[in-house]
Amino acid sequence: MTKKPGAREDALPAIAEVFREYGYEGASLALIGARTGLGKGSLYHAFPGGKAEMAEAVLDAIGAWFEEKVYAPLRDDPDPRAAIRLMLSETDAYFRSGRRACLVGAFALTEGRDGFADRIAGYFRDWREALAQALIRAGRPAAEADSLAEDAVLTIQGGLVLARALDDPAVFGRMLGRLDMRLVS
Amino acid sequence: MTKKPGAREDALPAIAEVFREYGYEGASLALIGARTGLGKGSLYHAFPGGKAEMAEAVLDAIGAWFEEKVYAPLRDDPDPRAAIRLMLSETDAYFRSGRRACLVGAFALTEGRDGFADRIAGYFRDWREALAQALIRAGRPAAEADSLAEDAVLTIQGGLVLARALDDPAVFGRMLGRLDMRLVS
DNA sequence: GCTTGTCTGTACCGATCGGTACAAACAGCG
DNA sequence: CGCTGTTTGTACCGATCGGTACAGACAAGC
Repeated sequence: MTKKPGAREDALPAIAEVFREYGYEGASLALIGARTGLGKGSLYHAFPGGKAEMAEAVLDAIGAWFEEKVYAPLRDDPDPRAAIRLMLSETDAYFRSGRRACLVGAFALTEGRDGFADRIAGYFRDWREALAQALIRAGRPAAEADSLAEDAVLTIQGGLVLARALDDPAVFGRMLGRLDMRLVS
Repeated sequence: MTKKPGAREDALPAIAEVFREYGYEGASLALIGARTGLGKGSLYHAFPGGKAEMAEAVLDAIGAWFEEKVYAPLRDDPDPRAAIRLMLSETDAYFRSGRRACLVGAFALTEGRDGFADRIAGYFRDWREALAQALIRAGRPAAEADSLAEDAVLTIQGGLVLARALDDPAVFGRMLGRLDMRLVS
């Protein structure tokens, strides 16, 4: 009885990248196998549920990363303005200054079915609410904070779409600059 | 020698809807056939280039629609503020107040290859530039107009993503309201 | 050494993919 | 009516899809 090491966790980043680039439908098992270096045997051993389970695991990992690195500071950091600045810089780093697509956004646009919808909605809802909380703690009125938070989350998504559509990562950087002015003036 | 009627044009809206909902990869010919009511024979007669030609035709049709209904007024309407308001209302109607996804945005996130990239980039570039021109004509400084226009285009895309992700069309309406304030204060 | 259970490569499955071939059905024109 | 060319349904193609079966390779415990 050998233990199962983090083979699953090791493969996740590569799998995520394939989903990111090709979307759920476009990410074939052949592609995933090639990028992870894993054969079908290993893949289905680590993810018995197949492609759907891989997507769920990837979405969970992304959600956990943002929860830890972004949402938690927004909620708990004693300096809310610093937490918002951290959010902007972590976002810039995570999306490689606009060169990387947002998997959650891509899934949101195409998929309708599956249990993915809940995770996707949760990801954005958590972000919006954590940011609104930080804005309130920074002294903004509640209504303004809600509006500002929703605008920020949606603006980041739009920045990713436009940067990729125009094939111009600078769009993403300019958008973050404007967000910084709006959020922590 | 019977003439070829607008069979191609007739089928385009239905095809566009399939691409919108399922993405390029997810839109199978079986699905397209079912939604258009056309068999493979008719489909390949109207679009000899197959799925790729269908996608190109759909993108061209969308581009032409926005050019006529939105970009041209932004550039030419003697009242630029009215043209911007028209843009917002046409956008709201076109995307069914957030219930409809943006095909161009969806393609932008997944595809990298193909000749689609040019059309996709052109669609957003034209929008951004036409809006910037209207803002300048409305009295904004050039730099501010460019920044505002890019922000507006990207915000609309983000609004579509978030509205769909949260399954809450109201997000789209709130976003348009904020845009109205920013653009035509 | 052998056993036991975890891994993994390979062959294979039915279904479906996008695309082609082609023969009927059809409309206009004489 | 034939004739001509367009439009369509249907059968079919090889390739690939996601997924399964399973026999070996492997590591740990005895």
